Amino acid sequence: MAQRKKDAQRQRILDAALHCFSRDGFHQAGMADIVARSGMSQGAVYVYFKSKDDIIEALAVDRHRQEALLGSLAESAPDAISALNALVDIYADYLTDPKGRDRRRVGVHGWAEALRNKRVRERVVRGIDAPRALVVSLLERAKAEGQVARDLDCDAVARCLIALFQGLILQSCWGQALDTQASTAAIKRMLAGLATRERPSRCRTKRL
Amino acid sequence: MAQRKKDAQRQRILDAALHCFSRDGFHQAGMADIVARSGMSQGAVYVYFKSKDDIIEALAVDRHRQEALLGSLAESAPDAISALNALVDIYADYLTDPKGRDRRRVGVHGWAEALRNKRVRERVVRGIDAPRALVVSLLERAKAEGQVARDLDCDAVARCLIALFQGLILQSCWGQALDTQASTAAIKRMLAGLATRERPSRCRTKRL
Amino acid sequence: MAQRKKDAQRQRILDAALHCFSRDGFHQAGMADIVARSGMSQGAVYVYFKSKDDIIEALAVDRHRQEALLGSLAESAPDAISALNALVDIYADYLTDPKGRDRRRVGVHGWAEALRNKRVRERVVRGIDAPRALVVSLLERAKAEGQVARDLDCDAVARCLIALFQGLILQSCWGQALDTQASTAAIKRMLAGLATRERPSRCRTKRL
Amino acid sequence: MAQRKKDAQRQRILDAALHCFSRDGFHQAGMADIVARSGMSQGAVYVYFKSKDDIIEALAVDRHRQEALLGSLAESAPDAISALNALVDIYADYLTDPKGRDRRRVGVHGWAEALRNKRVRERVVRGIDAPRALVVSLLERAKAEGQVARDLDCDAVARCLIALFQGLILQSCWGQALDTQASTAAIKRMLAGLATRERPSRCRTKRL
DNA sequence: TATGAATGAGACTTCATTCAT
DNA sequence: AATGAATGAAGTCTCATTCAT
Repeated sequence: MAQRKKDAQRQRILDAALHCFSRDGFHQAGMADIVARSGMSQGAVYVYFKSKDDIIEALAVDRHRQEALLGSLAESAPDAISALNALVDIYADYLTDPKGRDRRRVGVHGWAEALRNKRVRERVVRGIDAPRALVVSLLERAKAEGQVARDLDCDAVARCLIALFQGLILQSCWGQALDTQASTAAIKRMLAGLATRERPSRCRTKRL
Repeated sequence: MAQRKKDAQRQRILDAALHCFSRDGFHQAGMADIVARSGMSQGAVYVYFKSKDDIIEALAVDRHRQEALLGSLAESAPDAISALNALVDIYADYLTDPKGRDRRRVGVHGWAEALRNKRVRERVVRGIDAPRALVVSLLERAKAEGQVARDLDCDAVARCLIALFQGLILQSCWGQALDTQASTAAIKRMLAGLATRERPSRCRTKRL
Repeated sequence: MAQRKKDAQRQRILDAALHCFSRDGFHQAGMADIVARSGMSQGAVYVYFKSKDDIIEALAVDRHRQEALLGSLAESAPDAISALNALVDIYADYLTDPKGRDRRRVGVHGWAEALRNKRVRERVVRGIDAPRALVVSLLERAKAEGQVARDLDCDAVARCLIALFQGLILQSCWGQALDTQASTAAIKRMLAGLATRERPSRCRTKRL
Repeated sequence: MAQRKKDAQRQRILDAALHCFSRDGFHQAGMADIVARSGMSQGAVYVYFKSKDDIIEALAVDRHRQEALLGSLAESAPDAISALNALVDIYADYLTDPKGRDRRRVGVHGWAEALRNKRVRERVVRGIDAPRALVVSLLERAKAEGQVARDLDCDAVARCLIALFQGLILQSCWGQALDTQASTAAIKRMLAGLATRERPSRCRTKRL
């Protein structure tokens, strides 16, 4: 069979599974649901995936997002601090994009699944490596340029920033009204707090 | 039967369930596992809980934590900003306390469960009301005292702070080495960023 | 304990069971339901009855009815044929008495239970002995007096008469509107058909 | 899979269930019994029936019987009264046919089940509509032809006739020796009682 | 006698996966 | 490659009965 068709079939299954997992969670969604939604037969699924866990692994982390998010950062980087602020905006957009709702929800299910499924955990943990590395490199550059305190632990800050966004994803998935504007502003303000105070004029410009 | 004994039996079940849920998740852990670990009989569990979901609800949110954490804050509050910093320390302790490992893990499972179980969601969402309200009140006080910018959106900051800790719980549950010292410092630094800049000397004192 | 009190306790259980069995059937009604309705404790029931089957046996046949029905016939018997007609009236009353609803329904459950429970079957089968014997004796008397055909199989007619009433109980328990007047008239007419035709004038008088 | 085979599988389950229900009743027979007797696996049953109640519903009323019985009447109808007598014979045959034993027993269980299961009740009540309508139409015809009294309540008689057979089914299921000959004769005699007396000679011919 | 918590076998049903077609 | 009937272990929960108090 043409590889193209095979990929299409695989994708049909993944699309169906994304919907079902988003609604019911990995273990409450049944293969029957996924099969019904994909329009395929019970047996056919096992041609494209070895098992349900295989599908879970394939969906537990959203590779697309990582690449898209980080890729879109390339263009907007006059200096490190504004790149960081741009990153905040990008994540904030991701947070509220209606099209990504199922992916975010499945992502949350994946966080829980990562606790008991080693392979999922590895993927999830690795999934935050790229954005963390990016933030770290931005902060290091800012440090080199004297924009942030010399004793700042860049890695810790990066982890915190990612943690913050994970928590915001949670809250938005629970349906809590999230004021993106206000949140973004608050985050940028906190980031600004990392800036050196020697040149307050510059600091203020950066803030917000 | 003495109420005392009944409470103890209930607790035995909850303890067993906490362990099993922490290890396998709500839906992968079986009643048989819980029963075996509690040392009771299949039927006995249903004397104390109407169903497995009942146990899940009882464990999805850790009420103890909320009360303990917030209660312990009463003593340490010379001013609002230092109270906030103290809160960070308290949460950081919670984050790494080995005794709370299972509770944290079950909490994460609860976050995912909250996506599909209305009652769990209500509990989870309620669960962050108290800490958020506390942070908001501290920030408002700080604002009144001129310690933070007048235009700060206290609610947004509170939500972000909570989100940040939720993310850190996630990461620590995944087994990622969390440098508490560094994280705490980074968070405090970011909080310091919210402070007014009119009196830089004061700002610096607060930082860290 | 005074025998009087013991009997009262037993009766409380039987009353509760009659209600529950009538509503849910012997095997769908739980001891818990009966216990709750009787106002006693789980354990107490087993002081008065050895098992659930014991209660079922005690209720599967309504001894009261048999005695009451047949006893009330003693007074109204100028001749055999009118006694038979009176019997029809008595049974028709029983059929529609609202107070006997639960007993009739439990009786129907007992008919099914008799298929698989030997002791219940023995009771049920024996329960129709008395009325059958009565009908047979009335018919024999009528035969001796020349009121019915000499070649009539009295036992077969008696069985049929009882069968007829069993079926009417079924239908009334299913909630089918039963026109007692019309049914009674029809039955009496059919009974009249057994009468000898030699004295048509007499026959007509008996009819209806 | 061929529809033919699917039907066969369904029937295998129904056959097994009929046996088990006949022996133990609906609620005392276990799915395991049915499964074992059908030679299928636990899961297979649920491919063909949604639940145990589904099987009960499918068996609570014996559609085959209704059709077969009434259908076989078409041939034997020179006049209404002899058609009625023929009907009695047909039912009497049904009553004693060894092949129908399980169906009759399950039917009795269905009568009890009808008390608490609305859907079963509807089926059971419906099930007697056809024979009743047939008897009514025969009686109406006989009335029109002057063979039975003009003031006869045909519906009441029909209900009584059906009730009578229900009762006979009960008694035969309980293992009471049923003298079919005698019963049939008695019933026909009673039916003859409905005939008009104006032409006694005719009456006598009809009788028996 | 009375209580009601405890028992544990067994009930019905689900479901990821397999396999003959 | 595709189908969908079949599998059977495992799931949650019920319930008549017992027994320590």
